[in-house]
Amino acid sequence: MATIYEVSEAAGVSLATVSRVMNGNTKVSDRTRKKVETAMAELGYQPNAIAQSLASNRTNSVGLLVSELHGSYFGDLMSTVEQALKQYGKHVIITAGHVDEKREHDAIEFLKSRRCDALILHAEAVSDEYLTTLCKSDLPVVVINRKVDGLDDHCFVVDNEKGGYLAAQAAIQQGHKEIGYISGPKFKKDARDRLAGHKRALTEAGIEAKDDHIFEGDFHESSGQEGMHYLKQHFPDITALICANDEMASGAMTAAREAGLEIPQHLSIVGFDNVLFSRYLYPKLTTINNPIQSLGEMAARWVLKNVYNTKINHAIEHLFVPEVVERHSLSKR
Amino acid sequence: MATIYEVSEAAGVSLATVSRVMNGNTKVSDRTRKKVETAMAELGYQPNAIAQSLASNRTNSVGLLVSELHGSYFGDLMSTVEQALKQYGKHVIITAGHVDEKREHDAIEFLKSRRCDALILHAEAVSDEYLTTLCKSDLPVVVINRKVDGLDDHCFVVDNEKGGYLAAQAAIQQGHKEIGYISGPKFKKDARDRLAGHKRALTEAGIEAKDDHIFEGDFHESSGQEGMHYLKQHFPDITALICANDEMASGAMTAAREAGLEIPQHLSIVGFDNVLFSRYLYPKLTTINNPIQSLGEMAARWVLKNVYNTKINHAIEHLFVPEVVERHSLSKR
DNA sequence: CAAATTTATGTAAGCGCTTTCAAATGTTAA
DNA sequence: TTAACATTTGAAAGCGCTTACATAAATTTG
Repeated sequence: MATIYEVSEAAGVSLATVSRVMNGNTKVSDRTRKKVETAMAELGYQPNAIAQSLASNRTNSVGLLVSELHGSYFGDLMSTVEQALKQYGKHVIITAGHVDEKREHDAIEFLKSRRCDALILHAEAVSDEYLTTLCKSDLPVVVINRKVDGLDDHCFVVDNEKGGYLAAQAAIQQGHKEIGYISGPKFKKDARDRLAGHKRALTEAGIEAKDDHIFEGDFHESSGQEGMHYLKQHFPDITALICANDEMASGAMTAAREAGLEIPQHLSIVGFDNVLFSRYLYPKLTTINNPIQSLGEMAARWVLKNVYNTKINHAIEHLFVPEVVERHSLSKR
Repeated sequence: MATIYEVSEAAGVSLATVSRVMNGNTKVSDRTRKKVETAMAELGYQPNAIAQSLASNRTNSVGLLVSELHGSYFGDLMSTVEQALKQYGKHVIITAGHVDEKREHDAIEFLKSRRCDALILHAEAVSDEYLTTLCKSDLPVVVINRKVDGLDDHCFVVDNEKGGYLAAQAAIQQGHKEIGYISGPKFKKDARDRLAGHKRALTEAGIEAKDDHIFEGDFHESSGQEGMHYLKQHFPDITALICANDEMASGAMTAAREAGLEIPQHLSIVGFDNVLFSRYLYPKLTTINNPIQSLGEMAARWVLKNVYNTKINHAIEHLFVPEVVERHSLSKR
C-alpha cells in the first residue's frame, strides 16, 4: 500500500504538498497539483485514515449507539443517520448496547477510544449522571429519544405523552369506552409518558382510567400476547386495546385472533411507533407515528452544524410531535 | 485526555512498560504492573485506539458491508456478526452499499481506508473481477451470500437452488399442480438459482414448468403485488404461489386479499428467506429458511481463525442448506 | 562467588500523516 | 530595476502508540 512518501517522491514534491492537495484547503499551484494527482493515480494511493486521524485529531466519523442492530426501529434510525452524514463525507461507527448498562457503557467507551468526533446515543440503560458527565466533556454528544434534565439542547425527543394521548383520543373518537392498555415497562421514561398521555385522554373524555385495565408489558411481542390474555380473561367487555408499541400490538393481534376475536370488528387495536412492519400486519395496524427518522436526521444535523461547522439551512428542533397513522385495525365501536 | 506519557510519568516507568501492561503479552513484574495500573486508574487513562492502530498496524476491527442498514435480513446479519466478534474483543465497522456499484465500491474503499483487519462483504452490485482482485490482495476478505468462481474458500453461500426446489416440492406435496412463481430479478444469481430449483422440482414431479407462470419481480414488496395481479388476471386457476422472497410474498398476500382470495383456502403462498417479519404476517408465512445468521456466524469465525488466530472448535463450512419452515400460508389443494 | 542465563525495564526509532513556520519564488508598483 | 508584498513550497516537529534492541537486574549454575 503506497504511502504519502512514495507519492511525494514520485511527484517530486514534499510531503506537505501532497498533504495539501489531499485536503484541498490550502492553495497549491495547478501544475504541482496535477503532478501530485498523477502520481497518486499511478500508485493507486489511498490515504491511511488512521494516520490522518492521529495527526489531525479528527476522524471524520461519528459514533452511533443503538440498542440493537436489528429491528425496524433501529434500522430506520441507523439508515437515516448514515444517509445524512454520508452526504458530507462523514461516517458512522455503529455499536449496540443491548439495553444493558455495562454493555452500553462499554460501547460508548469503544466509540470514545475510536476517537469519534461526536457521539449520537440512543442510550436506554446508562444513568442520567453518566450522560451528563459525558455531555460536559469536550466530546460532543447528543442523546436521542431520551430527555435528561439540564441537557435539553443535547436531547432529541418525541412527545410521548402527546402520542399516548392521541392514541387514546383516536379510540375514544370512534366511540370506544372500555379501553385496555398494554404499557411498556414502567422503568422506562417513554413508557411512563405514553401511559400518562393515555390516562389524560381518558380523563378528559370523562372516562375513568382504571388501573386494572392496564397491563405492564416489556415492549416485546410476547408480552403483547400475555397482555391480551390477561385483559380478555378479566375484562371481556373491552372493545379497544391500545399498545405502547407496535411489537406488543402484533402480539396482541395474534392472541386476539387465537381467542376468536376479529380485528377490528370485535376488538380495535392501536399501536405506537409505526415501525416498518406495522403495515405488513393484517389488518394493517393503526398506530402512532414515532418520527424516529426525524430524530435521527436532526441529531445528524446537529453534529454537522456544531462539530463540522457545516452550513445547515434548517433550524434544529429538539421536540417532535407524533401523529396518528390511520389504517385498518381501529374502527367504530 | 491522558496519554501514555502521563501514565508512564505518574507510575515512574517507561513508555514501553506501560504499553506492556496494556497489551499483557510480555512479562512485567507484579510490582510495576500494580504501579502502572494505579496510575492508569487515577488518570482515567484510556488508550487511543487510533494511535495503537497506527503503531501496531492492527485495528481490531473488521469491516462489514451490507446492502442496507434496515430490514430484518441485514439486521440479523449485522447482529450475528457483531455478537460473534465482540466475544473476542473485535469490533465491526458497518457500511451500506445500497446495491449500487459505485456506492458499494466506495463503502469498501472506506473500510480499507479505516484499515480494517478483515472485510466481510455482502456485496451485490460490485463485479466478480473486483471481488477477485480484492481477495487476492493481502487484506483478508470473505464474501457472504454470493459465490464467485475461484474464490470458494472465501465465499459463504446458501444453496438457493435447493431452496427453490424445496419450496416447489412443498407445494406439490400438498397437491398443487397449477403453481405461479414470482422471481427475483434475473440479473441476480440467487434469484436465478432459486428459479432453477423451482423448475427442477416441477419437472421431477411431471408438471410442466410454464414460463408464463413466472413473473419477474425485483425482491421488493410492490413487485409481489404486481406479480399477483398479473398471475391472477392471466391464470386464475393457479392454486399456489411461490415467491422468491418474503417481501414479495407479503405484497402478494395483500394483493390476493384485495382480490378477494383467502389465504390459504383459495390460494397458498410460500415465501423465501424467513425474515423476522414473516411470522408477523397473517396468516403466518410458510417459507424457506435462509440461514443468514449461520452465514454471518461462519464468516465471523473464518475471520477469527484466519486473521486473529483464535482457536475455533467448530469446522468452517461454506455451503448452507435451507429448509422449509411450515406455517399457515400453505395448505392442501 | 563469579559466570552464565533468564527476566524485567528502558531507549529510541518508527507508524503515515498534518501543520507550523520559514524559505523560496513570483508578482506588482514605484 | 528594486522594494514590498503575496503566493507556493519545503523542513521538521509532532500525534500517541508499539516494538526491536540494548541494558540492567534478578536468578541459576558450576
